[in-house]
Amino acid sequence: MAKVLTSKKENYSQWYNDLVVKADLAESSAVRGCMVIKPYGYAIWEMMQAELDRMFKETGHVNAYFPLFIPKSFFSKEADHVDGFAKECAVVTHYRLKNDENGNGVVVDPDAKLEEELIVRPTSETIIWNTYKNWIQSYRDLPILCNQWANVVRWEMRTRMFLRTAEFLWQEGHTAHATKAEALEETEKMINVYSNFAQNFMALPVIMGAKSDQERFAGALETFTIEALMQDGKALQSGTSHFLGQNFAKAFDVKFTNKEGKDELVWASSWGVSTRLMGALIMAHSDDNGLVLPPRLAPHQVVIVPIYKGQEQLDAIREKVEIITNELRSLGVRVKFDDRDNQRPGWKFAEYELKGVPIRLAIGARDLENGTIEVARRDTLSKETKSLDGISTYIADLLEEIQASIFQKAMDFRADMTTIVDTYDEFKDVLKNKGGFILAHWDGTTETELKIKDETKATIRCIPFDSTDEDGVCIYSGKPSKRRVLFALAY
RNA sequence: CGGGAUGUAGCUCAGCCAGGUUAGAGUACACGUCUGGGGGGCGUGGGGUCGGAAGUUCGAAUCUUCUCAUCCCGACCA
Repeated sequence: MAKVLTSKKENYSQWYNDLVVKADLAESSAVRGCMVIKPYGYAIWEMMQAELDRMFKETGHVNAYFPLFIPKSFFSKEADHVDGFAKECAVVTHYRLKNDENGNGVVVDPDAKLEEELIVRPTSETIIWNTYKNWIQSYRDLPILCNQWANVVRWEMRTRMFLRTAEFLWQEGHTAHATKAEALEETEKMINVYSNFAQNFMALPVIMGAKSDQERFAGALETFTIEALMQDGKALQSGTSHFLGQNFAKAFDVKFTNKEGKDELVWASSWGVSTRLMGALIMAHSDDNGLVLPPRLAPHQVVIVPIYKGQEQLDAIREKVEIITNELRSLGVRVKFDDRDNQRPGWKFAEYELKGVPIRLAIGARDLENGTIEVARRDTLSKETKSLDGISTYIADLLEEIQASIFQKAMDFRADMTTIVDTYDEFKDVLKNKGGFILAHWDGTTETELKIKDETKATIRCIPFDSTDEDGVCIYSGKPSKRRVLFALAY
């Protein structure tokens, strides 16, 4: 087969870019740092959205929508928050264009300057908490459990499709609670929702944990994260859930009257995942032939390609295929019959491989005679000829098996690529020669963390929830440490 | 914001150094035909303000200057 992708081995990021374009997921646009998400890529995102939305609603959340623009003054109300985002904000300064007097097309009308500039939201905490102020008076108004599906803009210096674009799609949950315990519980609940989603639907193993002071969200008291490992040995932060304490309540003066009639500040959480998950999906599972999709997220789980000469054969095949597709659909399988006559079978095989369709069925005259069908798995690239008897349940079961197998493969890879080290030399050696996750002792100071980052570019991805207490010494400072933390080079 | 590079057909690029017929190739596209179990063969055809502006010259894709844009490496990236 002709190679259309740069191989992973040759150049990992070129492979990634090639794959995004050739699998028809997205393409770069005329706007700096912004991509066009193409129908196939968007269909996968919609699968993610649908499942996440279901999970959010199941845990008691509702959707709402807040403005794209945020008055500039809102940002200065929370000091850490503005520090975190100031350098990457797009700002609206005018509201009108006019024709240039010198005939140079359209120019900004200088008379149409806004009195207060508007920020294109990089995240919505400020506008939402300004709104919540009006929604909350009494403990009876709490909790508020809102989510919004939206686009946000962060003016990044360097962008990569899906992983870091200037504009991206995401959901952001913003909740308000009467007590600290409740807000913390919510923060934990949502990182668990993300973890379940990543592992069960994306077949993406993730490590849940807390961010260090250094890596925490701007304005949060605690940030929980799910960290995934990509095939090049780098970590990808795939979702975060923040405990915001009373910071935004203070900044926007959001108080409620408790049962005792006393005013209290409201407690908050916020949490989000973005189209970056598409990048995670691609980099976790795919190979040199293209995308590998876990069946639960595949827009088409099964594609059927007819192989025929002439209309008569196609009609005969179509008759048989109709029975199979009806059976599959009744089993809840998303199946596509590609009977286009303007592409040849070999072309279609390569195309669906690039697009990561989990199972391909090919049926031709030969099969009609023998009562068989060819079943090809995308994840293993294996092919077998099966009898048509009971084919539908076989396929439905196989989809489950593929889902599990993709996850297991990623788990095995992560296990191989997770190293426990006890010295700084070992740490540097693993970073340089192997990559992946590194579990090491750390003295808990930002100073040490920054020095390690400075010297090696590795960062603390998280302090894992499931790590057990263990006495040791910090690999850098030699000071005592109670537990290992997760280091890696990161996207 | 520093360092480097590149803008020629929808896409990937050659041609530029040493200026000179009608600016090429692959791929994609359209039509015809033989085909059809892994991106098919053959034939025909359409498609270009050579990023933009100014200059040098009898003559500029090619040389000069300016300008715009993009990419890569850094810095930056809760």
